[in-house]
Amino acid sequence: MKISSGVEWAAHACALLAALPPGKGLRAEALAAFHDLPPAYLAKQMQALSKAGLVNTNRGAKGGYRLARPVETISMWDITAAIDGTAPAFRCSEIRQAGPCKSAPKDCKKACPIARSFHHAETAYRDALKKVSLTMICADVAKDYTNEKAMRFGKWLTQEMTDL
Amino acid sequence: MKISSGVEWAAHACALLAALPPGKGLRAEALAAFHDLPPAYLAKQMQALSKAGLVNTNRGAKGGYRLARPVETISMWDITAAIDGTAPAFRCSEIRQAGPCKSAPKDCKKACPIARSFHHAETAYRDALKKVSLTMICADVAKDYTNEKAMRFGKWLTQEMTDL
DNA sequence: TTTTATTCGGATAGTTTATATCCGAATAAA
DNA sequence: TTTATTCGGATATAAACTATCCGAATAAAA
Repeated sequence: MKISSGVEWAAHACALLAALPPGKGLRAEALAAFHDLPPAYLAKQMQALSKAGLVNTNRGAKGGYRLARPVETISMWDITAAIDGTAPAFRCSEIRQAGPCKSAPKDCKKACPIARSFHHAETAYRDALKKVSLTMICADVAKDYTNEKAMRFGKWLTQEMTDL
Repeated sequence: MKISSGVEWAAHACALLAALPPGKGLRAEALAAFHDLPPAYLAKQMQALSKAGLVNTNRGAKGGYRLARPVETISMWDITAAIDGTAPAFRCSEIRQAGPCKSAPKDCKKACPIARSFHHAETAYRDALKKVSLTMICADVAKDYTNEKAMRFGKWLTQEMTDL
């Protein structure tokens, strides 16, 4: 089981967008350059975020991305769902309906106990992610920033951000 | 993110072994036949379970598998860990250490907030699986068995099980 | 001792998913 | 009209998962 690195990158990109002043945006290329990521691939993730309604975009000259909703309403689960989708990680293949002692389809309306266990665990996983908003992420990041680093970050941001 | 079907099959195989009377076992081929699974591939999963100490095996004629520990001490997490491993699904690639505002390695001893969120969610996931034992799975399966089906199952079992 | 039946472990091949890039079309500002 | 940008699809590459096969080890039975 592995979470795609696209999710990780999208989360970092959103955290970066969360630091923007209102009315400002960042180009896909700037977003990628900030963490030295492959521009074309991050662009794909940004498109997924856009499709999911987490970010807004402007095309053309002076275009770019910005968060579509207030920072506190965007959770880690929102980002995960936008990139990886919402399909459960555990897919029951109903093997109880095969073999010499198979169950009839009509007796399989309820998920089997094994599938239920995993679905229950996944719900716990998702609920934990839903409780973490971008606001908390940003607060935690800022807490570890030195003064010098905050300065460098601010300088980069004002240099790269565009009016939207 | 996807859980390999090997985990699902191993869980079903363990549930089947849990139904055996003490001192009895099932051959890999019988285990596969019960759910109509590819024998060679399930055999691989059984080897993993054996390596993890969840099942004991006997080679040679009249060989087979049996649970290595009391049913109530084997959890869904034990099985998942045996097949899929214990590596976290979220692997932080430390992109905060790259790019124009990168952090120095000495400032990255603590995991970044994004990685921490996912690790926390994964812990919730694992804890949920640890709480589900094979005993519970078997009880739930038995609850949905009709009398006729229990008979057929018993017949198959006595026919296939071997002395260990 | 030989035969037979079984698991074990490694090698390997096919399939699917994830990672990554590229390019033309659409869009909007200059 | 030019320029800069995102969008969407096509495509290529890499990794993980699914699946099979075979020889070696093992142990019971003949």
